[in-house]
Amino acid sequence: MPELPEVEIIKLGLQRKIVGLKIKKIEVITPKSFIGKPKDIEDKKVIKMWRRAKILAIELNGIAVLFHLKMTGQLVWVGDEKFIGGHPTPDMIGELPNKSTRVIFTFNNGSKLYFNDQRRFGWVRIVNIEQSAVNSLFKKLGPEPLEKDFTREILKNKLLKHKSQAVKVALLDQTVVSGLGNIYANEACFEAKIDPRKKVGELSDNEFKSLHRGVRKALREGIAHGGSTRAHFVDPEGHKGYFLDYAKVYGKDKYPCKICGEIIQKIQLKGRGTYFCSSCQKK
DNA sequence: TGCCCCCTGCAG
DNA sequence: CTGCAGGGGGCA
Repeated sequence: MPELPEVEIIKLGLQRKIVGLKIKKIEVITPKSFIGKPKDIEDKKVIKMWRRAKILAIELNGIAVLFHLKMTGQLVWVGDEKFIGGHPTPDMIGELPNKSTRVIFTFNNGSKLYFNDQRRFGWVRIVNIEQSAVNSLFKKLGPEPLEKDFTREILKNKLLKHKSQAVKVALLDQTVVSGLGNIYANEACFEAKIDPRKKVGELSDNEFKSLHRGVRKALREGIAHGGSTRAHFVDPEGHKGYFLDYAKVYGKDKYPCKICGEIIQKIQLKGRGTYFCSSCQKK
């Protein structure tokens, strides 16, 4: 579920809470969700947190705990206050652990971090920083869209390897750009005023340019709004993320376009819900 | 490059 | 009951 902006928000919130703490205990409730040896991170201090694409890392001394939340992953930290980040489900604000709880970390100050994942697509993985484990996980990923090295040219070149694909489908390919998911791919196409079905090979230079701008705008707005959710995305101070209230097309089918009033359409592209304004977005 | 699959739960 | 859900790996 979480895409780049949500993972970024989780990182920013969680790091204020756990950097400097020591991991005292790891309880693996669902073995399938945990790759590596829990013992390898016991008694280690959290040095920093970082994010690459949709993967979140808690870095310890020479070793890191990586998280991929996939569709329904959540991270809930309970300490002097409660931090909830990830997929909104009704039980996420209830008692913990719950039936979606897969892994529990306990820190030296008694606070706990719960990795919950209803559908069990997500994972927690221990990797040695120095080793190729990290590289092999990351080497296929495309550029970080909010970094300086993500240029128009890079995006264009990467996209052009998928000429026959619909733009929106190509944007979801993590080797093209990393971190975009279904919400922001839809929003990016809207920002760029390009029909999501348009084939990459038919894009003009101007359209590549506006797509580049659109991708970054959609992601930045997502972060600015504290991530997206339908229900309870909560930052460390307990504020909700309201991005979907601001989303211009995602989940807005049957509603009027905020720009022109045309009814937003929903179709399927490669099996994923695809939303667009047939008036604002050009074929 | 496209399809199926991994899972669970909710809305229609 | 069927279809759908913010992801992506493995397979032909």
